[in-house]
Amino acid sequence: MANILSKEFYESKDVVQIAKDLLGKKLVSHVNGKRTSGTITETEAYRAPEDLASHARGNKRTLRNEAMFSAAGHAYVYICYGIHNLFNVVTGPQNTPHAVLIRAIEPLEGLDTMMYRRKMSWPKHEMMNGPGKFTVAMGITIKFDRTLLYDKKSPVQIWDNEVEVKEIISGPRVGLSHHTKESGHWPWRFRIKGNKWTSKPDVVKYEW
DNA sequence: CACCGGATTGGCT
DNA sequence: GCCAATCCGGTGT
Repeated sequence: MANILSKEFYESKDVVQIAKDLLGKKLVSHVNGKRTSGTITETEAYRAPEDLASHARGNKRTLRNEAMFSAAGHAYVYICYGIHNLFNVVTGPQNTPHAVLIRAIEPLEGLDTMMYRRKMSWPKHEMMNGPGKFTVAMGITIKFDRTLLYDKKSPVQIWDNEVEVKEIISGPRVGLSHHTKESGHWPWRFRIKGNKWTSKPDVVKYEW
């Protein structure tokens, strides 16, 4: 019998460890009467204030990133490039802006709904392999910014999942090429080794 | 109030 | 590989 991840899951460890622990967990959404779910296959940790790649670098606090300063177990959803809704899990104590970006999932339930939302006729890799793609498939938008993830009444939840994660690959986070500072190269992107449902294939140069 | 730019994607060369 | 799409918060005048 699977359980919803508890408040303690999100607040009891460091964000980098939680980014690894989230691999293999089940992300569930209930949107417009449709249930969809998938196994989390790829994450990235963002650890402000010292992490210059985070929106909350230097503890910069704005309307957009307010959720990151809220208590652990909330969602931080923001719009990237005006088009894409990117979904994060807030961790750490209140006012400590740590978050995990979910970058990809492997579909489990609601395949028809996810294919419809992604305008696809059959399930394929491209349906889910990116942070702005699986959010479309699961109906996750900025509307769900600041929602609680460990409440069974929430539209977005994360659950235990009978998936054994054997090996994790880490590497540099994606899309931070403009960051020349050290934090831009921290190996805080994590993937389930061998899983095809990730945003990029396993490439040697990404090995840490 | 104008301008800038991004934790991306998909279509076209 | 290149690059436009498309929005809105952040910043400075």
